[in-house]
Amino acid sequence: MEKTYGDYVAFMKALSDVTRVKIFDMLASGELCACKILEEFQITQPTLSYHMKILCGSGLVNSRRDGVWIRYSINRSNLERLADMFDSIRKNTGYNINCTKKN
Amino acid sequence: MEKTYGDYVAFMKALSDVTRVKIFDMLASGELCACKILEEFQITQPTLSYHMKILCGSGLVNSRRDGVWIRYSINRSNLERLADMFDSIRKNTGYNINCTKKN
DNA sequence: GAAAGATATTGATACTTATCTATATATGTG
DNA sequence: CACATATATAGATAAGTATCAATATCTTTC
Repeated sequence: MEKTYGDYVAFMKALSDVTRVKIFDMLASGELCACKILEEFQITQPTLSYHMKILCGSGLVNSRRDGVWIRYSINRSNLERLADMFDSIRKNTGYNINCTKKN
Repeated sequence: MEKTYGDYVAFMKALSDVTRVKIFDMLASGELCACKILEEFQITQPTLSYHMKILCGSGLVNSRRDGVWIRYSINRSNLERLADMFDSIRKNTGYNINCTKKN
């Protein structure tokens, strides 16, 4: 049975851009609306909208409409999955399968 | 003082590709030479070389020459940094700074 | 030092991404 | 319902990425 990496790649892709990592880090402090996030960057509103779509599409960020505003927050369960993945790699002892001269 | 996200973005970028995530996961089990890694993929040798360069360049993977072979392994300290970052976000309680009708 | 094997580099190319301007859609208020 | 504000979508574009074939470099062995 082949491992599935798709979700993790989506998580990483979502965070493989400075703007999006910063947004994710901002959301770590709690829910924020798009307008508040936009204030912190030198990008246009459509560009922010594009980034938020990628963050939400990855599953790492949630969004909900609240009147005129869209409020974004971190998706805790997917953050857990991602953090757990790194923790499990971190905990691996590591044995070696290397080439030998007989290869 | 502005936070620096550069390293984290490099880590994420390195892992934002299925091939590279798989390689990273393989390395979690221990050091491997390029030829062993190549066996697991349907890509050419130059393409693997390209991916290894990105993984090493990010700081997540180490390489050392051993005779004819290059042996790759996970850079534990940078993995720690990455894992710690997610753990600290995970541990954040999260308070909200949102738009109000007065905005 | 020539041959063989492992890995890296180069150059080309199709695909993807981040960004913008312009415009559309959605929501609340008078 | 018209207007103002918040967010999204469309279309264009410049820059970046993954891949390959061909070739170069490095290391060991004979």
